[in-house]
Amino acid sequence: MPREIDRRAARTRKALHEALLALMLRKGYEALSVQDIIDEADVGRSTFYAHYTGKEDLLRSGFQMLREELKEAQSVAPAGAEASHDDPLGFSTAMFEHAARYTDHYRTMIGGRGGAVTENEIRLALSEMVRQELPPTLHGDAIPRDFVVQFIVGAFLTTLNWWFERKPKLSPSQVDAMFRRLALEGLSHLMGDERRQVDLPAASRDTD
Amino acid sequence: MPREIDRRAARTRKALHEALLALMLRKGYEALSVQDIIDEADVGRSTFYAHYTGKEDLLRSGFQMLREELKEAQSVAPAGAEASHDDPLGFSTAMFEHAARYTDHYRTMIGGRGGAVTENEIRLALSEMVRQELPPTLHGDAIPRDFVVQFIVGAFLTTLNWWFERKPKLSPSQVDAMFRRLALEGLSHLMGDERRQVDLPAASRDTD
DNA sequence: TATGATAATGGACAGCTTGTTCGGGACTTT
DNA sequence: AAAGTCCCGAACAAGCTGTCCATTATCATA
Repeated sequence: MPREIDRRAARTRKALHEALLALMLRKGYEALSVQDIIDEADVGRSTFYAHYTGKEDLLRSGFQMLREELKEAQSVAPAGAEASHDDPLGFSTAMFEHAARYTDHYRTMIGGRGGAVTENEIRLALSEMVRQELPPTLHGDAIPRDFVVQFIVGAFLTTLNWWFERKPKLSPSQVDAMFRRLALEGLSHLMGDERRQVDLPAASRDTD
Repeated sequence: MPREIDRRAARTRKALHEALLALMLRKGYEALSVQDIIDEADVGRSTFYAHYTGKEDLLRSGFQMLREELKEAQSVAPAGAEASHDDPLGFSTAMFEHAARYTDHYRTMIGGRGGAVTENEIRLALSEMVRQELPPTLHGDAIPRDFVVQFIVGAFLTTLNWWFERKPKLSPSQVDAMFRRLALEGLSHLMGDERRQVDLPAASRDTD
């Protein structure tokens, strides 16, 4: 009886995952057929179904792997003062860095390319993380905790997408700083109650 | 030559749109086949393709109609102090009210049910609205305007989804207030620098 | 290295969806 | 009532899906 996983099976699975990743970057998840995937992976039709029940199964499997990778990265590198309840956005730094390391994977998940499945899955995972870091007592009861969680998750995912699509050159910590600033302090802190700079020269130093 | 649109054609189109709406609420856009739609609408196969090139075309057409409806509602009801540059979230109130009036339509678009097409479309439309209302000069140049826009759009869409899925009983103005509070003032305003309420009784008045 | 166990392959299968093409029939406009 | 539109039903090739099978290639281990 086999005590180790057969190398053939491992190779096949890896090929399928890589094919899925490549194709999702190119065409997006929903547009893919199983046919496309096995062609790209150069794997027989029946072989595919021997390992996964369909393309969604393959997708979930990949997501799962990435998720465990993240969990590991989080537990290994608390990076200074970990956990704690006084940083309601504790997850963000680690996440941005993880996203930077696995850009391709994250690109496939964010911004519509990943389909509804991934979208739900990632929202769920993120919500869980945020919920744990958010202090149990909010100021007054005017705003439900759950709403705050969803708000943050939505803003975060959008930020991730903006990063990838518009300013991929920025470092994780730069994006992290912007996100935290906006999420913590809010919009009003960016607006001039000070109108002094009205007629400053049009020297926008940003290329975009 | 016909100067008015044939009533039959109008009926067909309406039937198709209603069928699409109903099916999207039930199964989500991506899971639908043209077959499902024409069955639900009780319309011949060839008839469908006489009007639309495919299900995406039908979808876009519906989105377009709703969009025009919104534009009209906005121009008709400025509701107090309209336009202006000192309210960076001017769109939100009108949008929440529009969403309340067309709940079913919005439900199909938000939260994955609408597929990638709708998601992109609605993000684009919203981005445009936000961009116009955001003052051209932000405090310093540390945070790109474009990022702020995306941040708001993402947070807004998430808010919409949360409203529908979790607290559909709330009035538009209530949700609007929460959204504005969080977007404008940020998270930190919700956190206790005041720890006085630590041991308050566990009488959570909210059912959720 | 021999051998039994396991995985991969190619092919074939019915069932479904897609987009297109007809002619006959039903409805609307004028 | 006549002419102009629209709808229907049926049929079509093409593609994808999941599932079988017998055959061949690869593996783990004694």
